Amino acid sequence: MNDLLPNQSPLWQYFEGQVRALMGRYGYDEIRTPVLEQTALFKRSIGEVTDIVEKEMYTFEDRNGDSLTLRPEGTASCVRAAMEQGLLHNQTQRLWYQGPMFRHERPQKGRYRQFHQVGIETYGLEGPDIDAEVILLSARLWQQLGLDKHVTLELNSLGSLDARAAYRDLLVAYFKQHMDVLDEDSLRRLESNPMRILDSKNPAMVDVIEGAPKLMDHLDEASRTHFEELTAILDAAGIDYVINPRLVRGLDYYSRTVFEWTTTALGSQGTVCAGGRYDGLVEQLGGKPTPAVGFAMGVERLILLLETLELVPDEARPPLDVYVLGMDTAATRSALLLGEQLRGALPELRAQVHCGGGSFKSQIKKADKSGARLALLIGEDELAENAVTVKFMREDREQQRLSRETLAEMLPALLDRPLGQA
RNA sequence: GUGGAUGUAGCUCAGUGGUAGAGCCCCGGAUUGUGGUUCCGGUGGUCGUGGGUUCGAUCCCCAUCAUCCACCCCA
Repeated sequence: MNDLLPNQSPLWQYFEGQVRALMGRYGYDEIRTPVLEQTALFKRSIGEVTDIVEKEMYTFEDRNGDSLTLRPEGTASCVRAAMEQGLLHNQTQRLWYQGPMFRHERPQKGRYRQFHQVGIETYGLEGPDIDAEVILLSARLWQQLGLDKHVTLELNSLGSLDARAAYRDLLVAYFKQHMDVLDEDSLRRLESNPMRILDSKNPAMVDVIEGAPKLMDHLDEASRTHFEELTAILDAAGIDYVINPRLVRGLDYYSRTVFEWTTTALGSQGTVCAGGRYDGLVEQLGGKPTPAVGFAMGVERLILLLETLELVPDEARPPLDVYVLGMDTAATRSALLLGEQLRGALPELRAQVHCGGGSFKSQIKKADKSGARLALLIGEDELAENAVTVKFMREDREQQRLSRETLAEMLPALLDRPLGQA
């Protein structure tokens, strides 16, 4: 698994902060569901024959003999919780979530066994307007993060569940006439998920795939107009997209709109956000028929992308304002008190007090390493005068000795930034 | 799940069948209370883990785990 170390966490906090603010701006509310669920929930929602359920879940028996699973994705839990808690009773919902997911795959860059997703789920809205909204929301996030020039939106429609099933049969019939050309993977998929054959990268199969019936030609009328309205809204909003008739998605519950945001900057794990409509899932899990749309994005991948493209703003890693140090034991005690006094007076001040002793010189080295803009020095003289020496660590400027009483009011000017209510 | 590569100090990496090194980092010093340069010195490693071959293995063999790349899958 993957540790998140101190030098990484500011970046995560930056990303999470952007997400949280964005969700608020669209009126989405956060939901937090458990990491553990009954195994059956995922089998019923994701699909028995998907890769996730067949070989990627962390499943075990608890002390009661119940089969539990670490969630491999967020949608199933979200639907379960919404149903159980009555959130779907004659009302619409716009929800978002965030947290770790678990899949037992072979790890590689951008793919981890414990990874994090941010997702949104909307319920009770069946029109293409909400499909458009979730896409617009994601597009705004890319724009806020500076990623908009680096991701591509791919769109497709799978049609209604009935149309999709009918098309699937058509496809199986077609490929069965060309079994000699299909590779091993595709033969397997013929049974498990025939639509994924369309996605194959095997050059030997290009012609067969090219000749296969097109999903778009077999959409039901309602799905067709739904899709047309969605693309019309995206056009009007100036969102670029590519219609990818081979975009299928791996989970069984999708219907109609599916989409994926991809990047070419991350190697083979290029999908950064993906989702779509899953109108049948709530009913399938025992609820009243409820239309639903959602997506999930991979936090590790997005953060990797921000780092690769050097899009992390400096504000994501704010440095210390001051490093307070005392020459000896008495001065250190005084430095701790000064730190408390300043934090009390200036809520936004970022101050670290030196602990652990050491020579004066080494303490100043620490002040330098800490990245603080100012060092506040307390030695015998300062102690005697009830003063503090302010040393400028990042600019060529004479140090000055100030009284402890006036220090708090002087600091905003010395640092050239407001520090909250004094 | 398949194929391949890697795993030696906190980091980046050398290295040898006879119980290991460099650079960076860290710590200390270059006289009295001042960093970012330089110089000197120092701390630090069960050589991923478990077996095996051998008088003896970090180096050879097997297994296992982890990471990375591709496939697969997906976020």
